[in-house]
Amino acid sequence: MTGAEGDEGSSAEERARTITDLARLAGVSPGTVSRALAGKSLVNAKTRDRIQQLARSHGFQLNRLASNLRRQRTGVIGVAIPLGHDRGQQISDSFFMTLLGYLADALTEHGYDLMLRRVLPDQDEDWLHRYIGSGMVDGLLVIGQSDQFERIETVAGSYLPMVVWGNHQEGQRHCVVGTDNRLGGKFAAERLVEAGARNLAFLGDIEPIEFAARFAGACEVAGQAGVPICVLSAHLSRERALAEVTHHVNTLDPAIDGIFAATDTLAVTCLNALSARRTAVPGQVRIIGFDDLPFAAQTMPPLTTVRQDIEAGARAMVDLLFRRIAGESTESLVLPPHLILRGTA
Amino acid sequence: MTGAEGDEGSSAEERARTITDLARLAGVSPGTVSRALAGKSLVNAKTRDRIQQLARSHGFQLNRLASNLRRQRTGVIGVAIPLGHDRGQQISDSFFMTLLGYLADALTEHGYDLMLRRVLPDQDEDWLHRYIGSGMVDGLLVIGQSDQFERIETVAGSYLPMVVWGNHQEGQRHCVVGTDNRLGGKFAAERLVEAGARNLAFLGDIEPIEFAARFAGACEVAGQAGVPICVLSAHLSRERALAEVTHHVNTLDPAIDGIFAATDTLAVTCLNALSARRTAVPGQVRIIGFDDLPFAAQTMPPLTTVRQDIEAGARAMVDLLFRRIAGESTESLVLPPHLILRGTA
DNA sequence: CTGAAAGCGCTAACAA
DNA sequence: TTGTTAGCGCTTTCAG
Repeated sequence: MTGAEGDEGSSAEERARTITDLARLAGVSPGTVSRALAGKSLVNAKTRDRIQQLARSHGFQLNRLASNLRRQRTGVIGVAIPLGHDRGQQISDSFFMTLLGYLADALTEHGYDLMLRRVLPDQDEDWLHRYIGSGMVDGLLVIGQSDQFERIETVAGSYLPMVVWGNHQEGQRHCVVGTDNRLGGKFAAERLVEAGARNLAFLGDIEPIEFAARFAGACEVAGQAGVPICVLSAHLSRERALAEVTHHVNTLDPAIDGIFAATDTLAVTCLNALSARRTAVPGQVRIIGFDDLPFAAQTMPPLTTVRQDIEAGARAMVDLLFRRIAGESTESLVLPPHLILRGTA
Repeated sequence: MTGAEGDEGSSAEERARTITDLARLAGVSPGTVSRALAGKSLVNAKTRDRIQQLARSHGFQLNRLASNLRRQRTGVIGVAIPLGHDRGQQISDSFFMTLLGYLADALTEHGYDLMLRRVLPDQDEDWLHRYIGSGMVDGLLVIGQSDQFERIETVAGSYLPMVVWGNHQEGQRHCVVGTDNRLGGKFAAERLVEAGARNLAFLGDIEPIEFAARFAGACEVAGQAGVPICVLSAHLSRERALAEVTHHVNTLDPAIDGIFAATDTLAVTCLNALSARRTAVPGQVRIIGFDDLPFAAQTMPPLTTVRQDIEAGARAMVDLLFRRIAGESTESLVLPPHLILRGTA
């Protein structure tokens, strides 16, 4: 009854769920089915085709969990976003999402899936070990060191396939890709001074080492120029940032005439707060951001900022990660920042 | 030699990789270790604590792959982005990323991980089955129906835990969350006409059903008002969009005085192209976008647009998904759009 | 070229 | 309360 034409149009009379079901239907052993589906050469071309045809018509799908467990690889890359300093900061934060988008594109091109996890390090000391030990991912991309530099360093000694986005410290062990934040900070301060500012402020949290480096660069330039610089502390979560920036602007020392914001998001928030008070930008106060996110060119006036090449950074992270998965021990990569002159400074 | 103080300060002399290693160290059976680590009540509190302590000191991490395979659940939600119409469209597209950010936040709050996959339906007919059958995810969120409406409908009959972002069609089977696109299109056209436009254009691809609905709504209003409306076709990928929009603007029928763009991204591209040619907005040409992405308020002039409440939509998708995972068969949700009046129309 | 068998690491009956 | 056992579904030796 299994005529030559019988099985062509017929769809899944009997749904094959496991490779063993399929083996029974094909009259072969599970091992052969496995080999056939993997397209291995050690299987007869005819049986291979027959089995693949059968798999299709019975709607068979390989159970990846089982397959992965057996093969000890998953085709999944973990992306962790540690939120150490700023609990309220959401994944939806612009910089993270922009970077994540490029990472997703690059990983997809390599045929890998991406597993996203937001971690709160102080609620879960063991987040890195847990993620690595879970067996669910073949490698790990960490977006931002947050306050986890030491933990990452420790793990890096015994776990190769990990690449981190963040700041590079002299002599560190873990492979990091990121912008030269200190240099970026210098660019920003230099420009503010050049644009006529005589009293600088850094807007942002100086705890995270990326921001600390930006601030340090700015301080160095300010010191050389004999210009004072103060810190206007602000967090990254939308609500807190809005409240804090508004407060800072409303109580701003009138002497302050140049603001270097830790991120474009903060810069724009600040810009809006200043506009609301009819403070002229860049007339009375100059502003420079950091990142050059897509919206930076669209503000009013358009935002002068220090550009990080996020797309190049993402591609580099993925390339380095795959080399590390292959066993190579790669160097870190520090990308140069670029000052983008627009309308705010 | 296993003195009371012996095992406190000592860290992992012997690294325990499997539950069996741990069982040996603890002098109990693997089953007991499993129960202890799961915090089950059917295990002696003392042995439980002892085993957990041991696990910690030996850096033990449960292998999730094995655990998941056995328990037939994963704690992972798949997020698929089908790119049917627009192959070049990257995941990094603003709307997708904004929605994804909110989804990630919501899923994380439920303790779930998110697995992201970009799919090219015409290169992989079976993407939905494959994803579902993989066993790697407990449920599926699909962002955008693209040209896959029928495939999704088919699958929805036999797979409950799936929620789709997109357009609602009368009588459809799959659970969808999305904005009333037709109504949004009507709002846009109404406003353009009210603002004085007498020759409308729809900027965008009218193939995807979301966009088709927006266009249909605009057509209805235009028809009633006796105002003509044409289509300026444009794709979503950054490069193509830029080229196409620039071309349209450079060869724009001078009669056109009102443009309804399918998305904010296209609207901003158009706005920039018009500015470059010194065309007055909204003086000569009025523009309305769709989405109200974060940057829409920051353009120059600020963009009038039709708002989708992406955050509410994301939360709804996640809520509905978990109810479906629990076995409930939920209704679709159509969110109302809101016209946001700003400076371009 | 194919089948049999072992086992990836874990969990959940079922006994004890 | 704990141990024993039988798999989850797949891949890969090792024989044949």
